Amino acid sequence: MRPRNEAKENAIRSIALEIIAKEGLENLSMQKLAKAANISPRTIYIKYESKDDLLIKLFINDVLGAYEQAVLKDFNEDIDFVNGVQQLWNNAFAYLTANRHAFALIQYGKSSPLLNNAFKKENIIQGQFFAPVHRFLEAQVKAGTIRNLPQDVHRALLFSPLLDLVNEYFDHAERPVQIITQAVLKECCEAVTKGMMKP
Amino acid sequence: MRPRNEAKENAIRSIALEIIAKEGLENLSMQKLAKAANISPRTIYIKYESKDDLLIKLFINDVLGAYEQAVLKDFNEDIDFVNGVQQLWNNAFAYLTANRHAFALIQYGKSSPLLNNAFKKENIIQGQFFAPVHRFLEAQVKAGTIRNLPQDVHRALLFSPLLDLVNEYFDHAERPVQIITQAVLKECCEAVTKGMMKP
DNA sequence: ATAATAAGTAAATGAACATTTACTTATCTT
DNA sequence: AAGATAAGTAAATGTTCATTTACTTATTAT
Repeated sequence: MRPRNEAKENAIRSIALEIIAKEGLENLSMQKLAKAANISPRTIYIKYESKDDLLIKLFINDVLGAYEQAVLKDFNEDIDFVNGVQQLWNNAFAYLTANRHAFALIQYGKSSPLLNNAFKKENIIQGQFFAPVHRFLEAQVKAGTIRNLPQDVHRALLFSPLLDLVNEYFDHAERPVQIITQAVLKECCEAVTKGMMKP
Repeated sequence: MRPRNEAKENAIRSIALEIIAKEGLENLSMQKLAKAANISPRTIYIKYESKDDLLIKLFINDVLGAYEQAVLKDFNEDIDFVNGVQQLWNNAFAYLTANRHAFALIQYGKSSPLLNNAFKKENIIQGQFFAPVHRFLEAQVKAGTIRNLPQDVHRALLFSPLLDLVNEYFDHAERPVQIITQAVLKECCEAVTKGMMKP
């Protein structure tokens, strides 16, 4: 039996992300992808059932999976609130700015019904993404450190300003992210943290 | 001369938004739109130069324009920070939940290069969207009420949690937004406000 | 060495795409 | 009432789409 060429599989994924980031999800086609990856369209179908299957696996396994891992790196749920949030922010910022093509697909996950529904399904079946973060926040609520609000609200307060900032400076034309200084990032994180804490 | 049928123009716009919200931007086609609006594809081209032209005008003029107007309704720049933010939040929340199809396109404005670039161009040429909000924030910085951070950072801190919350409960399957209670919304707004204020 | 077999290719399939052509219709001006 | 004309339609254009068919190739187990 002829073995799989893993390099080709990786090329499919990374080039798909690149096309999505540069031209948009609406301009990704199987033939364009195959041509850019220097393979036959049929090869993609050996590895993925359909275009939707490719997009969903790319989103859930490659992008969200890697993002989650990066965010949770060295994160200890038992740390205090302020330092815990700071670590999560630093981890997320480092990953997102170093993986801008992946970030583009994360953004599409909020707009595209296909990806959004896939995420919700995965979140229910496989257990929540970012479970340690949710446990961390729950413990902070119990300890009376932060406001008593639903999980989703905490998640929105905690991460959405960071994603929005990164998006602001990611202009689809591949300009480098350089405008967010460490000082600004830190103060921004401080603002988010302070707001979430009990008055 | 035969006059324009404005009802048809409105149908094009509202049905385009509906398709984008329900099936995604990547699944909107001119033929599908024409069929759903009960018109000939050619009619769309009387009113819009191309598909891109339609999408950009829909995004900039219809959706963002109306959103801006709604957010700024009865907003007085000279109000105090806490009450000003609360009014902006209430206005934005009311508009977004009442216009979910428009909201879907707003979300795509953060992912799609076509829309994102159109927004940036418009922001430069026509003057900033939400200028009164920017002046309001600038005045608050000068008065020492809030932290001294770049405009974009303020904007991210102020609005992105709200958009994220609305998105969370807008599931592309047309379920009603009912989980965000007024109490939660108010406390969330309070958190955002408090975080932005000078320590 | 060679048979077995999955990985891979080139080219084709029919459907759907954005846009246009050739024509008809409704309304305004006269 | 009739002519001018832009709005509108039905059907076609050539292109690109997702996916498949028919075939070739590289590798492993024998």
